[in-house]
Amino acid sequence: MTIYDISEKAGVSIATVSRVLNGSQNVSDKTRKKVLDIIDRYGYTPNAFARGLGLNTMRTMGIMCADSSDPYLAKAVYYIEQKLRASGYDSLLCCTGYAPETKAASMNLLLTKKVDGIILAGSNFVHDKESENKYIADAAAQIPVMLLNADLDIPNVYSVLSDAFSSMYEATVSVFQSGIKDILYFYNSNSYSGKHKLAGFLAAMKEQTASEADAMTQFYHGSHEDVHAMVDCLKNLRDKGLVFHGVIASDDMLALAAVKYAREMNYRIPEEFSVLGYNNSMLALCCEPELTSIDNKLETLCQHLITTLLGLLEGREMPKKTVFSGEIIRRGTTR
Amino acid sequence: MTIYDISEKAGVSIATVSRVLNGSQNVSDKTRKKVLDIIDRYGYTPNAFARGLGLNTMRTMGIMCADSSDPYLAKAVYYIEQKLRASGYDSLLCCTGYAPETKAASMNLLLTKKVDGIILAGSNFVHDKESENKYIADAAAQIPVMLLNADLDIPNVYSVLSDAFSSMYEATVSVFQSGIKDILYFYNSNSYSGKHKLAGFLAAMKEQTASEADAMTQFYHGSHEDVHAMVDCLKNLRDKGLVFHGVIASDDMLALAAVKYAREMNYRIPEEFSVLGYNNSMLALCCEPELTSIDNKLETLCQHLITTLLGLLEGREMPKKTVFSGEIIRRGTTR
DNA sequence: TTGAAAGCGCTAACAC
DNA sequence: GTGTTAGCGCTTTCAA
Repeated sequence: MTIYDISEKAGVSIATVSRVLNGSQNVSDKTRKKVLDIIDRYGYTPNAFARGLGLNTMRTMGIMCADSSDPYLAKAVYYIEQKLRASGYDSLLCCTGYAPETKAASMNLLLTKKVDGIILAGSNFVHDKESENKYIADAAAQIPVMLLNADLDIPNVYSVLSDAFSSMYEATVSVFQSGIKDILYFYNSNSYSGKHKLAGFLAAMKEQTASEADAMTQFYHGSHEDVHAMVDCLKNLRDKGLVFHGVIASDDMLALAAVKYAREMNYRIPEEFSVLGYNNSMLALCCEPELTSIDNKLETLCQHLITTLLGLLEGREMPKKTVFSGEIIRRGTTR
Repeated sequence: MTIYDISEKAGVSIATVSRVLNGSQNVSDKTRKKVLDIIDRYGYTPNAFARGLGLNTMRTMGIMCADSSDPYLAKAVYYIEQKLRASGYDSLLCCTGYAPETKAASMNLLLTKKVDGIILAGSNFVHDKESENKYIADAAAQIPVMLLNADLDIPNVYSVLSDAFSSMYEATVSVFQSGIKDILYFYNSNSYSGKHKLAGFLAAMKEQTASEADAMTQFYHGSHEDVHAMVDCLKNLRDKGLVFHGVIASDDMLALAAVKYAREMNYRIPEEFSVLGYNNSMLALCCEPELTSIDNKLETLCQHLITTLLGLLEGREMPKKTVFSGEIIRRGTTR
């Protein structure tokens, strides 16, 4: 069933059918009704490929993320997909993994499919060296690129993010002033937002301790799903003689591991040992006691990201960078 | 830049360029090299829409799931996307929510986009009434439909699932024989696999107690993310006088809530109170103590699902239904 | 308000 | 081994 079949059965030209299909005003009510009846009767659906060829779009957006099974990214993908669909766009999902090499290839794949825009969910897509971000610039030369939780000064690249530095700064001050001074920063990512979180922690510690001595930090190299390995990582530190009674983590999973560690060490939480996580994910409530965590307003971020992207496609002027504040959600692991 | 531009610059016809593009053998090495050089030099990429129009495929698969932020479904989507991409297919993601009305509409959207196949991830897409499954039959009339963790006897619909009945049966027997006899079955879904799990539990209880009396079951109506509400649900039962020292849950999150409940009631786990979950998700390790849970071999299921789907598209005969056994992963919440 | 016809960029059958 | 050409099914001028 093609537009020709419909035009024939309705006794009009294909141009008229096309007009009806696209809601043009230049069709008499009578003709429109006649055509719609036929379309309905035969259950005709326009061929999306042909339409794409003519319009040069299939109303599809590309979503890239390292790993859509990571709870945080999964939520992001979910929100983004929902909001895109509500605006009549489909989502082409592309999980790239964390290896840098595959990113450019994945991006090219999306470009090949002629998506209308690309959303990079998660800050792991932005690197330090400008050369490593070239793949983003190349894509942005063709279509708008949106960054969630990252920031990059390249034409046609737009950012929506939460202020990780300030959130971490405030959280650190809060824990410190609650009386826990030997705080370990436990993290597993050097991504854009990862760096900002760390910087927020360090700035706060420097100020609070009024010392130039380095604050305690520990990078975790293992899998982001392996709680045991995270706990072991902390135990290792302890075995090496490092004493800490507070952990601020870049991620709820790491924070949960810290709670497990504290339990194994027989610290009372939060009196003797405090833990603070990031993302305010489902894990925060699953933890025992429940995790104090920084909420970075993911849904709001996603909403603005989509609004910006759609505005861009309509040719409107849109903010190059949108920043929201995070919020500390206080629960049982801090005083 | 189109195929015409390339053909002109290379001094050959568009047919030859097309042959080179599609790896045809009927091109001399010399010509091939010449064309490839030009393509490379100008960075030409074929227009996917035009190609789709000609080939009637854009090598895209539709993935439907209720909620891609649910940990289990998120994993499923991740595996499926990875395996599809490895075979050169892209994934159009469509989160439908749990409301039945939207499913048919979402499916039509995917059909409209002319995907090559549709994957229904999660058993919530299959209903009891045949009429409610009509949307699946309609889709299957056009393209193959794959069911993950569900089963439906409709032409061109293929199922890959784990044997939830047997897994639950064995798990229940195991808990019962460990000495915990007053077991509550705690669940939140009446989907295809939900029913089978429940049936497995009931069958085992009937056999073990050698009684016709109904075993204890409780359906949870709230959000699948709200641990508090789940705990409250259990407390309510307790307040009504229902005593249970074991919980078998249809889902790790519900199981985790049961652990929280037991802790609040000051039961020692697993000596006085046992809990068993389902899915062996990340939550199982996050729990304290770690959750005994049924692993339903999700990655294997997804692998076979994709293999079957791709085989189907190649016109090969493929198994209508593929069933795998689950496995009980024993951890700290059972004896 | 409607229709005829020229693309859109590719694939593939057919001819040489 | 290569070129010619007729589609694929739609959108969109341009005329009427």
